[in-house]
Amino acid sequence: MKPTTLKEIAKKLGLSIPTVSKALKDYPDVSAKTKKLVLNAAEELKYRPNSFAVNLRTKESKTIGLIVPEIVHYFFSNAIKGIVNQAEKKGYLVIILQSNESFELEKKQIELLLNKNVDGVLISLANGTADYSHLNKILEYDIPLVMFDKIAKLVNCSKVIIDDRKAAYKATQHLIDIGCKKIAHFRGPLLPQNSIDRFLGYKKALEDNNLTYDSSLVFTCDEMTFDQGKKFAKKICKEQIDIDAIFISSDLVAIGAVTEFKKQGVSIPKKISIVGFSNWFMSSAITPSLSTINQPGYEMGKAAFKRLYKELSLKKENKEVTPKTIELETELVVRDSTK
Amino acid sequence: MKPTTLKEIAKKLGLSIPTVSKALKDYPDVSAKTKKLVLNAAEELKYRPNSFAVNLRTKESKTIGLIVPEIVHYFFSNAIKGIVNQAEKKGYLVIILQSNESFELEKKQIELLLNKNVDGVLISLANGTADYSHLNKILEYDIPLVMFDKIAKLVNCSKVIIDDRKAAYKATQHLIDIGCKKIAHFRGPLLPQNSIDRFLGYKKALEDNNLTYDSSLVFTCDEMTFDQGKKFAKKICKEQIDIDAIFISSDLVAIGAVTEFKKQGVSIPKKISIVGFSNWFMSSAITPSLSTINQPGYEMGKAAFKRLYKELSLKKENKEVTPKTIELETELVVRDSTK
DNA sequence: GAAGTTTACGAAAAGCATTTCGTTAAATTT
DNA sequence: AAATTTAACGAAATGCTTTTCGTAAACTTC
Repeated sequence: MKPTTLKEIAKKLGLSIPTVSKALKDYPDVSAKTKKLVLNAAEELKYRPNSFAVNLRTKESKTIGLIVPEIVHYFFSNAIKGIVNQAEKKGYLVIILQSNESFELEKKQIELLLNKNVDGVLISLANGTADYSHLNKILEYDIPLVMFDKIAKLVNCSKVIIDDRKAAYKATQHLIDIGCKKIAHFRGPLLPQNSIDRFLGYKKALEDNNLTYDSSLVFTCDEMTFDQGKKFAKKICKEQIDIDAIFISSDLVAIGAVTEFKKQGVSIPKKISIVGFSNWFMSSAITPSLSTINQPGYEMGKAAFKRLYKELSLKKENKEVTPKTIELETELVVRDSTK
Repeated sequence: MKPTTLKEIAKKLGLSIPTVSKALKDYPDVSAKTKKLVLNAAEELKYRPNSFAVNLRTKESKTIGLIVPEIVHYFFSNAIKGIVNQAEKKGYLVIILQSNESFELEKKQIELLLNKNVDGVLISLANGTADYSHLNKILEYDIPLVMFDKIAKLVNCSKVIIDDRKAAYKATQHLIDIGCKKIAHFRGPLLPQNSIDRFLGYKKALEDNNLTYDSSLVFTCDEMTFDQGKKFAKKICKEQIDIDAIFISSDLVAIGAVTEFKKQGVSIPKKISIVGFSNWFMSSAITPSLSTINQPGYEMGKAAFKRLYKELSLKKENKEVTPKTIELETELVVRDSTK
């Protein structure tokens, strides 16, 4: 069962290889009669162009690389889905890699993708990534690069983001609007820009509403897990920390907190109102359902690929590419945890 | 910034292309002196072998295709992670595609992968897949194929599975062991073998324990969602269906049911004991925590790739490949929903 | 010093599709 | 009927690496 080549079709029909090739690609300088013959023979012999040879000639693989920090994650798996679906529509395949939040692995994987000659790269950075030379390397090779969600502002490429600061501000403002005065914050790790921005949005909202910012009400999760939410909720109960609301940077952490508060008999939202972040599908399922910020993972993936595709197209036409930052809207989803 | 080729290194050093190639690959018939020269020049010019040319020569792309019904899914994203991690260790990259539970899409995507000349294929079937000619086509092209979790017994390829029947039997037996007599079952859709097997395991356990099987206690979810769990739980409450336990084919559905029962004031496990399936991370988080069957997604992905790798290696050595079915163990995880 | 061996390199083919350009035969024009 | 155009095809080069095989020079051996 060896794959058929142009050579074999040519031999069978007594034609030359170029003629067969041109017939299959509907070139005008092949007669209708010959085209029909070739098409039939190709069908019969189950001809399939050898993609390696095509890649070599055309210098493109119709394949892009995708690096995410973690595959098993609601936001990222949605983003992956958006990317894969959109790519398929445009005739591109997606090679997926996971950096596992490790800078070293991220570097290595970019190396793998460069070696593979992917046409473009999509990446959401690992938390630990502070040096950007591996990213600039991609650009030096003139390979289109689009970063999404977890980006590096200093890298001169297109980006797809949400305004984390604005979203966090919105969430906090909502808590203030419903009458909360002592608002705590469960933030993410110190490094990634997202956690920083969400924290800053929270702080700004307090200040704009003349509420004093109290750093002792900011709890830093080193991981965004259910247990971290429980942990800090327990701490709040135990130490009887006086608050009436929390803005939590992740739905999963928020649901952990809600679970613990319920266990401790702290009524939500009566005693404490909570807003999460990301609109994980479970946030509408739990009781009380969780108010949150909708972070459109699927749409971000889709937009990231679309932008990459645009840049791939521009490159093919030898046109200049100007990096563009695309900001997707987030919205506040009000549910029972803030009513 | 055009990529360096062997030709350029050869020209720079006044050597021939083959010598440069052999020097880089540490062939014995190149002098140590020349090797050093070549290595330095390659470093300096940032030489990177053109993978398209390498693929063409070696007839392999070091890339495999992966098709899953749905990316945004706890079990599958874990399987994907296992596959991607393991593949990376062995120098393979993974192209991911999603069939979206559609037979037509699955067919099309296999076509895409064949056109891409992937070295091997991993697949978990869509629910609707009943015709297997597209899968046999892969085998006809002599491309190693490994199916995992949602498999077709009739296709003559290696498989990585769990014993759904046995696992379901175990879950049901556990309910019987703790004294339940009237055990309902929330099953998955009618088609995929998994739901059938889980149902059969449930039924067999009842029969082996002299409990009468009552088809009116079997509820068929057309989708495995949180809301389906709520729906049937509500139905049970409303119609006051007399049961003391449920074996539910999915943790997500089970958690939906638990949520609804709690809302309706049905005490779990006092009034109704529940066992789920898959050991989704949320099943240990909710209250009461959910007893379940651990379905090792990551390990299944890992095993599936390992088997594929084995077959790829055998093929390279022109050795015969005998399809093998690998069965991974599941275990019952007892938590508060059955105490 | 002649015969045989080792060392170190290069020519050329192979892998397959694509594209440019040239050529021949047929068709059209004047 | 001669000149020009059009139609239909093929030769050859291109893309880059890998591998086989051949060859020249240097070296060893008796």
